[in-house]
Amino acid sequence: MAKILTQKNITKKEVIIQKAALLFKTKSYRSVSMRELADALGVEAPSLYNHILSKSELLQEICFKVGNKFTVQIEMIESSTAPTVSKIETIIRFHIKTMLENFDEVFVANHEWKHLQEPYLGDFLSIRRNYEKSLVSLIETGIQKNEIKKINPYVAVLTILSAVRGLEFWQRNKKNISQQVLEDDMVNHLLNGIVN
Amino acid sequence: MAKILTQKNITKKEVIIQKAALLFKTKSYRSVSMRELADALGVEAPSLYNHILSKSELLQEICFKVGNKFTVQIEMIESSTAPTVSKIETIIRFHIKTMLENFDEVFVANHEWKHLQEPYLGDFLSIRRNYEKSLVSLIETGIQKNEIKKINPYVAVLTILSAVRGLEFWQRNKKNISQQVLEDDMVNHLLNGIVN
DNA sequence: ATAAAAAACTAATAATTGTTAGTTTTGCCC
DNA sequence: GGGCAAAACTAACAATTATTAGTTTTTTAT
Repeated sequence: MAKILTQKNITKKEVIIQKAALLFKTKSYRSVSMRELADALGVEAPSLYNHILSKSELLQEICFKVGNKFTVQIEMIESSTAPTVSKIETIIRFHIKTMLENFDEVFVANHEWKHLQEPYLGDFLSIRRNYEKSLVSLIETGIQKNEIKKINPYVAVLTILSAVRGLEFWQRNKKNISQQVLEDDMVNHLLNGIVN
Repeated sequence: MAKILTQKNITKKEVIIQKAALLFKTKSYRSVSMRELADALGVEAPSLYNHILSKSELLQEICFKVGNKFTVQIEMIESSTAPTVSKIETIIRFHIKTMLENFDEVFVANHEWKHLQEPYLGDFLSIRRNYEKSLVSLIETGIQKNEIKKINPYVAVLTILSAVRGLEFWQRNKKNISQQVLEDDMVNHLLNGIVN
């Protein structure tokens, strides 16, 4: 029927991936059929295959785009000379910003990665493990420098990563609270606690 | 072929639900076929229907069992007279314990609820909303009593709930850290922060 | 305007899905 | 050990799935 609409500098493949991310987020990877995706793009299902190789390629593109984004960021932070606590704060703010700006893709990478096939599944998990290791090292350094309390660094990383990840539930309340308040309060909560 | 094994006081339906929770957790609701579930129970797929009504009933049972568990707990805490900070600590510890003891079902309730059909979907979301409201009220009370810093209570609830939810990533590291350390460190992190 | 390339279409594929109907086997009670 | 209910089985269903082959339309470049 119609044609896939493209804006400047956006390939049709990217348009498909974006729409796929939106649908995978709301309905899950397995629940979205290629017909449904094509429908959302105003096209018949087989037409998609002029631009993509397979359904699973869509998931791969989404997951690794997100994975690379965070990897690049952590490498930048690691090579900086700021105090450890500032580094942690930077990471938390980066997570929050990225989560809110690339909501669909981050959500899908967080939730649907398990449907990746090998070797992509292994690669993705490896990227994630390395990211976590970097964070653990960061916390350990902070403890050594006495910037951070003596706690189990794995638990701290788990707590921080999970908390920022929870922003995926944010949409509902968007109206009430500004992103700035959200960011500041969460950073403060995770760094300084809530008890007076 | 074989028969569904039952222990004392456990109906065959419950055995099916448990196994379903395990499979739904690892492969997602949509990815687990009734044949696969039956296989895992040593039975043919149609035999399941002597005990259950449908695949979706399995998901309903799992989600509402978990939902009710948390609702009962929050109501108990609300009617107690302990200081607000203690109440919050109790809730965090309850989340951690429940997460670790009923891992499969909590995981499925957290991840697969979106595949519930109406009216179950609406009911489940309503239960969850009410739970969150109770927590927000608790934080607000704490702020009024000056037990807790002046922060946005929604952000605090989001941070706490997301952090404990993140325990689903815990399995991997189970070996290294005891549940007690995990619980104490996370409670401490969420209440008092990590910065010296 | 026309030829070539890109991208849409229709039709069809084999596999898998949840579930039903009907039948046979199993386990228990007297 | 005969009868009855519970629960297994086999066979089959209609629907849906991702994907392919082959064809026609649309866009692009000259």
